[in-house]
Amino acid sequence: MTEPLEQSAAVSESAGGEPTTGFELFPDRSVVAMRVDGELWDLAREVPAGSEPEAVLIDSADGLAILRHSAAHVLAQAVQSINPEAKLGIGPPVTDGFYYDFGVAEPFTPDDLKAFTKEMERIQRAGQRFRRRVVTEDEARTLFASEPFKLELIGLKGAVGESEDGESVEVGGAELTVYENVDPKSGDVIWKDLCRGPHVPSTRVLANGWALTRIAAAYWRGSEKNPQLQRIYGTAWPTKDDLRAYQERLEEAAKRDHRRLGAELDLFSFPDEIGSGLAVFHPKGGIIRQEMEQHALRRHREAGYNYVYTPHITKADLFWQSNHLVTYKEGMFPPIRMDEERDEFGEITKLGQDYYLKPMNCPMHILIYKERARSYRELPLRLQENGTVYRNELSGALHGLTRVRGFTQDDAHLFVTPEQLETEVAKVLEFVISMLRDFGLTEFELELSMKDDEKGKWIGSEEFWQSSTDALRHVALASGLKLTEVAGEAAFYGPKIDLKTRDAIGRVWQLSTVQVDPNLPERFELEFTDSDGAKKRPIMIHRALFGSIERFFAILLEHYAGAFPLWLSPVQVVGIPVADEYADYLGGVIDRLRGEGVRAELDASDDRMQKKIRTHTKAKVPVQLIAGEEDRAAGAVSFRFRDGSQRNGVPVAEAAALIRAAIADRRQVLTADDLG
RNA sequence: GCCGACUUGGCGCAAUUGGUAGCGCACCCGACUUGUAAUCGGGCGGUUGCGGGUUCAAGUCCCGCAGUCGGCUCCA
Repeated sequence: MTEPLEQSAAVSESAGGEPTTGFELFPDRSVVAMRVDGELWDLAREVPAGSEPEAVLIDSADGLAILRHSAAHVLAQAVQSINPEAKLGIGPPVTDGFYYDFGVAEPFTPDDLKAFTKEMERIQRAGQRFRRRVVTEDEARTLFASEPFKLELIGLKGAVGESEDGESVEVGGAELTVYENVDPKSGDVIWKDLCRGPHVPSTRVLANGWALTRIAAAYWRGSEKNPQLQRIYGTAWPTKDDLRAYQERLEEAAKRDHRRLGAELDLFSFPDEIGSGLAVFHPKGGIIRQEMEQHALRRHREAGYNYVYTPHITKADLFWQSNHLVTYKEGMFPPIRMDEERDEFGEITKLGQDYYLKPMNCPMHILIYKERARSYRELPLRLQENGTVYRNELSGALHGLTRVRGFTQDDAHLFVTPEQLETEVAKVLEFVISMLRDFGLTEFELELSMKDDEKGKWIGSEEFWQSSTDALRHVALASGLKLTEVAGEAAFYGPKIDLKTRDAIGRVWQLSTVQVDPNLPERFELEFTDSDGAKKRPIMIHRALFGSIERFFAILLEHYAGAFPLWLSPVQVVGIPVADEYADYLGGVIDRLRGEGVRAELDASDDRMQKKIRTHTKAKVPVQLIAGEEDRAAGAVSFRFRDGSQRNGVPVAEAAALIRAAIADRRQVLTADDLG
């Protein structure tokens, strides 16, 4: 993509001049719209005297959105031309593409998709113009009399103002507008849609840079109480080459999908016999996970955290007291009834006791705090646990290791005085980032989730929200990271900061969360004795760095595409003798490395050297040590790295030192130069 | 949970309009082994996710269930 050109044009105020359109101002074909006084306009519109329109290029963010939204219109026209009964939902642009929702009696099939594609190609070739028309609400109701969803949107306009992203595309503007697709030869209106616009000048601008990608169902206006519509997703780009590049990116991403790598590298699986969303880690995955956990544990200890252990199940009482059985019941597994007794007729003779699998660790940590009286001298008290929790996620929501039913939070609960809140949050944030850097992540951004004005959704005093939100914002700003503030996304009891990271191929993942909570201390009546002897209530900070260890494992796996840094690699070094005769010599080197704590193995199988190299390269082993006559004679070994590069004839002692250093430095080793 | 698609030996895939399952890798056995991504030969392995049904005949068609995948909703 090219840098957007700084194109703008001042419209002269010379009296008597012809009205000027965007087409005249911006004859360049790569301009798809213009920005007039901050608003996006169609090029066909007449520019008022005195304004200074700017060009919107097709490969700018706005330009792409316009292109994609226009593609959505072409899709909708194609669908209705083939199936006139299809009712129009909404059709906004999304990341990399667009979708359009339709109300239809029968779900779409892959064959339908092919037919729609052909029809879209025909519409594209026809070079239809998009024509904007301002209408009154009554006119709109008449025009879309047979489109129930559009009528609903017309009714919504003004009633609630700008709401959900998708809907604003239809009726978000100041006035109601309709876009008509006009045949360039006859001038006939072929199709129309309620739409804020703007659009590309002609369907020909689509230039074959699009493709329909999948069919899905989606609830109307995003609520599961509403009927489901059929959604068709597509992708659209300025050129066919851009489209192809995008498709290649998808293939790259698919190759590093953690579910695929997990099976290929023998790291973990989800046996059907155990149940959906419940993972088992295999030996190699176990090593990676253990290294991750051990490193994190060490760092937590250094940072003043106290490790605790708590059970996986508890009597219902605990979650009644925490209120989770009210606020989080649907996320919990059903109870296990204990000690109930019945007579021969099935009548209960002794009441039982319900136990629940824990979906959260906090109440248990709170009980540890509560076990005895606490002094201000103990605060901040940091209780940490890799606590395994169980949540009854909807079956359709499960996804590899990133969305499971049993997972382990690297959880901690920090009990602080109100005065300590800000400093402690600052410490947490610094700690998180430093730790994530240890794992090779480098790009971070923050999101501050705050309350909004919705009534009844939030608890706690206005002062608390004000001061704690300010504290979080202050810390976030001081970090220097990019900060996004989102109103309405806070937990019901307090604000939070979430940390997001960008992986090797640019995808953004939410990892850490830091939440301020005065609610649970209140519910559990937590106290500490302050220096003046008064009993006071601590504030609790919930925080998880990885979020979920399983999920973080998946993120790292995809980030590294399976090629972990040396310290995390299940097998760090594999010895490959050039021929059988050198197996003993190389075995000695491998034994030495093992003695020094390196995960090293000798491949003494009957395979030939070349085959072994292939096998271990595919297994993404970072260091292959090869030895034949030359190496043995010199008391040396030869290195082969993941990218095929070599370093030959390195004396054994030096080789061992290099390997140990790379492990200690947590270095990524892909090529010879990485070894130092 | 909802909508749709998919489900063939450990993995990746084949099986013309329904005519009673093949290949590669992996695995096992034997031989081979001299410098950086596949040595050769032989062998084991599937009542085609599970349960019904239609048919002379079902991996292929129909129904139910489970699981997986793509979305929606939700979310660490």
